[in-house]
Amino acid sequence: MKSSGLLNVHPMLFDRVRLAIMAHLSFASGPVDFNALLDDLALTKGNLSTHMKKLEDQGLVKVEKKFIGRKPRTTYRCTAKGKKEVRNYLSTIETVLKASS
Amino acid sequence: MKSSGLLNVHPMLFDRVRLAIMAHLSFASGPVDFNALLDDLALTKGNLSTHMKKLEDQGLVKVEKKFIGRKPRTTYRCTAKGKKEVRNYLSTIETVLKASS
DNA sequence: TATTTTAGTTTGTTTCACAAACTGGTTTGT
DNA sequence: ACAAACCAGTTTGTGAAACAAACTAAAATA
Repeated sequence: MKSSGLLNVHPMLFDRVRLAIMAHLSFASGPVDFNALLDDLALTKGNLSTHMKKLEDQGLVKVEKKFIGRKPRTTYRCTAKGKKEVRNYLSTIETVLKASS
Repeated sequence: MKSSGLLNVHPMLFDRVRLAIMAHLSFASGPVDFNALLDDLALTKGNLSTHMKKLEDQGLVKVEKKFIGRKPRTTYRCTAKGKKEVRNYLSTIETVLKASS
């Protein structure tokens, strides 16, 4: 039994904050605000900002920036790839760990 | 919905290598050799050694060192706490992510 | 006796999560 | 009108952590 399927899981998801972000985004039907995530996950702005950039760089998330009136607003969506990776994460973890209960 | 249950998951398990190690150990009925892990997980010795020490420090794993004939042998077992944390990991992930499929 | 092999540990480098400090602009107070 | 406080996020510096290379120590082998 060489090297379990864990190695095939997307590395970005092996961080609790990013996994929580992805869970949030794939749960939501529409786009989610930067500030909503900030509040729900209780992070600092800088921390959230850098995590989002990484997720974006990997194509797991898509960013949308626009102005609402005179205020800037940043929202995020989970991409199809993002959803795929989340599903893969879950199914891999299940098969690897359920054997070992 | 404030801060998901992900924050209650043991931090040690949020590393793919350590999760793979814990899966291995909780799957095995008996103790597992250092070298068996080394081979199965395709790690360097140093890397495995430090991971095992951390798991040991957290009480997730118990180390046993003895001599087989004149050769040293190090083996590891998953502790009860270790098994508990692995179960908690899996169930938390499931509830957090299954909602969001 | 010297050399190789086995078993693991220690050390140094690099990567990464995080928060403090910053940028750019808006609203409020006086 | 001008300043102070505030909002929305980004950039930067630091401390921790993953990793592999180098090392230690002893045993087998030639």
